Amino acid sequence: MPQYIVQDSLADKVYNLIKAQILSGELKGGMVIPEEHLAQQFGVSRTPIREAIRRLAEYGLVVLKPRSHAMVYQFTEKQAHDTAKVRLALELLAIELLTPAMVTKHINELSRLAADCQYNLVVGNRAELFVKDSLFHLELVKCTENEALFSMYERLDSRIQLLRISKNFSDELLGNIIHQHLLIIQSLKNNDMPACRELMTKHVNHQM
Amino acid sequence: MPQYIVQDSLADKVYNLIKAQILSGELKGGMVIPEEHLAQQFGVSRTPIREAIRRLAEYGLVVLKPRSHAMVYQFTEKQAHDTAKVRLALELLAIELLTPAMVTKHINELSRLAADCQYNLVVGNRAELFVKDSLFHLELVKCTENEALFSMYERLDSRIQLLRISKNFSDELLGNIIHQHLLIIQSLKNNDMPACRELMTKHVNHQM
DNA sequence: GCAAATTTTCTTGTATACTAAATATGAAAT
DNA sequence: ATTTCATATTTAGTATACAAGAAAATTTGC
Repeated sequence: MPQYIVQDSLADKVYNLIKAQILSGELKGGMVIPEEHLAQQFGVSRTPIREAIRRLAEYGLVVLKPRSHAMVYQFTEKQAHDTAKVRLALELLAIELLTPAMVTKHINELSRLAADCQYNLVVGNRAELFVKDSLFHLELVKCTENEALFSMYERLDSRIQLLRISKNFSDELLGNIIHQHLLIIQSLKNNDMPACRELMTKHVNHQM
Repeated sequence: MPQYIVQDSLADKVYNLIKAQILSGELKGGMVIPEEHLAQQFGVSRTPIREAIRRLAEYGLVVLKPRSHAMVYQFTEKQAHDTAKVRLALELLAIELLTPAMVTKHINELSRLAADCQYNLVVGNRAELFVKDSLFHLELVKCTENEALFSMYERLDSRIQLLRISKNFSDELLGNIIHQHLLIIQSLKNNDMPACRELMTKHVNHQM
């Protein structure tokens, strides 16, 4: 039974391109993005653009005003705070669901991602650092093999990424945050779940 | 400043119609739904149908197979269980975030919805009972005024609704579940949050 | 000069037509 | 009869055209 490799549709590609532009700050919060404009920029028709924008809206990166226009999402302080609350709840659920076997299976990947974060901190590549940071947390959630949780977290993750770039963390704070990944990994290795919960709580709250 | 009343687009209407068909069981899990078929059924073109199906997929009620077809989502036992875990985590977060003032503000609406559930149980209208049950929990989450949490929970709610109709609860169990709403309300009135947490945990776990 | 109303322009919402991929059908070979 | 290959058919993906609503520009009245 051959495993067909389905190539991305234009809508998929465009979705990723626009998302990248938003998360890189090229498209800033509050900016209006007309479909035709994007269509010309990417050399495609409005149809795949519309689909991509709709999807971005579902992921909370874009806000739609019916019959009017699409706008890049802009956090208020409260919404940022609220998002962090949900994030913490989901990550704590993940920790609760983790078994030692799950940890063993994914610990190498987690360590690799944590190391990538530190590397990118050292070389000063924040964009890449944030990507790896997201991947670290996504991996942690993925460990639980709870699809419903993962897809929920994936959703939040888009917004968390948006949040990170708008926060302008100091190097020092960022160093602290990234270091906490190592502590979290250590607590997982020790199967010390109370410590892990506490570390994660600190970790998320530091970013609020 | 006038508050414009924007009427639903065809895509919105179709989205609601298809969603209703899925949640009523008219469209059963595993069924393939070709766009053209729905377009003819609703007397519109494929464009708004496509948008609606995409959205249903984002809400987890439909699964898309790229370049092939859309299918009504079908729970496995594990996925149902996993979903309940996430649900509980979000509802417990809601309870944690609730302040007495928030409770006071919404307690009447909560009571009304709980009563509606009981009424529909007595008259044997399960479809309506499930609608009110969902609304009860959505209202509870809405109390927290945490938009991020609410939109996450709203997402899960679609699937919880799908789950409920596939579960075929006994009248007795259902009576129990619905009665627990009253206990939850009472614990909120008493501002007894530990009790509320415990009741909610039982409430959700009874439905797994 | 300013405010309200009207017109114009721009943008989204929807239908339709076309393309290309996936599935179903049927014929040929074993 | 069964498998394999070629063909046909169906269906999703995309482009384009047009309709309708919202925003912007202009005109009109004071």
